[in-house]
Amino acid sequence: MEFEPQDQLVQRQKNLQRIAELGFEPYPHKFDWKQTPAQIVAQFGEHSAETLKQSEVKVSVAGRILTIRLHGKAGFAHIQGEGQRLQIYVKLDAVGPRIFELFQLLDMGDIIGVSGHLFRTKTNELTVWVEKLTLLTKALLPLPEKWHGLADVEMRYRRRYLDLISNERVREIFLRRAQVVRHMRAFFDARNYLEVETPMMHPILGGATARPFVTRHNTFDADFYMRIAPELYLKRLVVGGLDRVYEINRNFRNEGIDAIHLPEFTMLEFYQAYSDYRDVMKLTEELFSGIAKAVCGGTKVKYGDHEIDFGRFEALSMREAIVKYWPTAAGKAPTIEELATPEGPRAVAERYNAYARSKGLEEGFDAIADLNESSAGDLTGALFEEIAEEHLTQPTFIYDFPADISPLSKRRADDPTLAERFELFIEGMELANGFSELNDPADQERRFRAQVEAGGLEMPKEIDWDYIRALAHGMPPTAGEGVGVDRLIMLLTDSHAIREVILFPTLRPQKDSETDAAPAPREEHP
RNA sequence: AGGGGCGUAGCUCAGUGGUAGAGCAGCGGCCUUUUAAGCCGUUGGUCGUGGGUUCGAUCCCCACCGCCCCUACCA
Repeated sequence: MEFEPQDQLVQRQKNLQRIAELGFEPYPHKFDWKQTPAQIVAQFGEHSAETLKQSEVKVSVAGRILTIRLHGKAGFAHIQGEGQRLQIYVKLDAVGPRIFELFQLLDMGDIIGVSGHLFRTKTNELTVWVEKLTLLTKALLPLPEKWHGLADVEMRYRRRYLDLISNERVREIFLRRAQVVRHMRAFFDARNYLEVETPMMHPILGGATARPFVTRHNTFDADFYMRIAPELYLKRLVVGGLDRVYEINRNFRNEGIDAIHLPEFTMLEFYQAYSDYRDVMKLTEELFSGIAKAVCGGTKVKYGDHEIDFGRFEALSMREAIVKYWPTAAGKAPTIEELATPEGPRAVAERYNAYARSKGLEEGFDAIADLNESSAGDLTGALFEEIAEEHLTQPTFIYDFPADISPLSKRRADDPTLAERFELFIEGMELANGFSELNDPADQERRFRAQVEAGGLEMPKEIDWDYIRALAHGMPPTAGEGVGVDRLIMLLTDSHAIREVILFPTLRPQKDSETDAAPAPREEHP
């Protein structure tokens, strides 16, 4: 083994050898624990010194040593288990010379089991009076600095195990993440949705617009795409009579990485027959406010220097949002009527571009590109993103999306240029995207053809005929939604980067020469 | 991809154009109620890599590598 710090590793190996020489099993198989540190603190944390003395509470508890304070013929240590620290007191008189020598050979990071009884020290800290001590696992490498913990951002992600040991907040984020997902499942299960799993490897790209990862299957001698969305498979299930389905799983998109994007991220996606997008919006409010109450104790949640209220959802049409957030300095604000005319979005975009260029890029304004090659719908979407999106801090539904940027959505009956589609924005982030599902196979075929013709790395290269066939068999009026689980968890844990809420976020692979481990002879695994 | 910032001991960080420092961790002592234990002593660094300027570079310049932030891309 060659790891930094090598001198400390060697020293700890010596300690381990000495422990073995004393006749202790270096890596025992089992320790008969009765409580976790967290249980002990929860149960006896309030008991007075007197009460503990009278009741003589016996405990048997295991954990990782985080601190050691030796005092000659006695010593204190803290062990940690289930995220809770518990102090132990080891005294020569109480454990005898052999175990006391073992205790002196322990290092921070070692995993031990102790049994004894509880008492309070002079400073009134709940402490285990150790009668027996067992080494359960030797830690051959030291923990990060005990006061500051692990701060190097890259190493926190690459060695998340150390991050979890030494940064309490990290542990809490992932406990809460599990609560959120558990609550989601309970929410849909209670409403009679069926949880399903659909393929992660797709022969045809579909369900979203994004550049995919491509992988190869040897036996089929064929390429597959890592899925960018489960949508088309979930709707096939609705055709098959599974009227309410949901899936919580990973999507993969081969695109940029920043504070709110990672190549693999978790999506909740659900579909319900005999519903439209209004039903799904309502359900989304229930879901989000319910989760906030369940995991944060209320609908108002602190995020950075302000508060998000999951109990109140605004709703604006996309055109209304553009009008509302039009910069006053940009001159005459567009009207909803103007944006609704066929040439309106182009005229508005030209006006906006003139303003953006006058302000200059250094002030963060950007012009909307490709005015001539874009449809009115493209431009409306671009105007919305440029002007309104960043302002949507509190939960806000944006609805009435242009149909031509919504290839899987049903058109509005009274205006076929608009789709029955919405997105939910919070903190300027897209949290969810839902719509009444397009179930007219002829229209779906036209829209698929348009996508294939448009081309580009993020577009399917061929039409998913089986999906159209499924629609031709008849999909009931259906609505569905995708929810960015990681982003929701960011909001509920006051985290401001998506990597903070993903245990092992995608990082650039390390070359051997950059790690501190000598890659030694590689073992071939059969 | 463009702009900015950072890279110094295992960890957290100072610092200087004259080849480096603290705290923690480690090692050797003392210490039977401490808790960032304390006290005494002590090991450890090609200052990210490679060039250049200079009598001399960790410091200044250039390139490269990595990370972070912003912008762009990305529904």
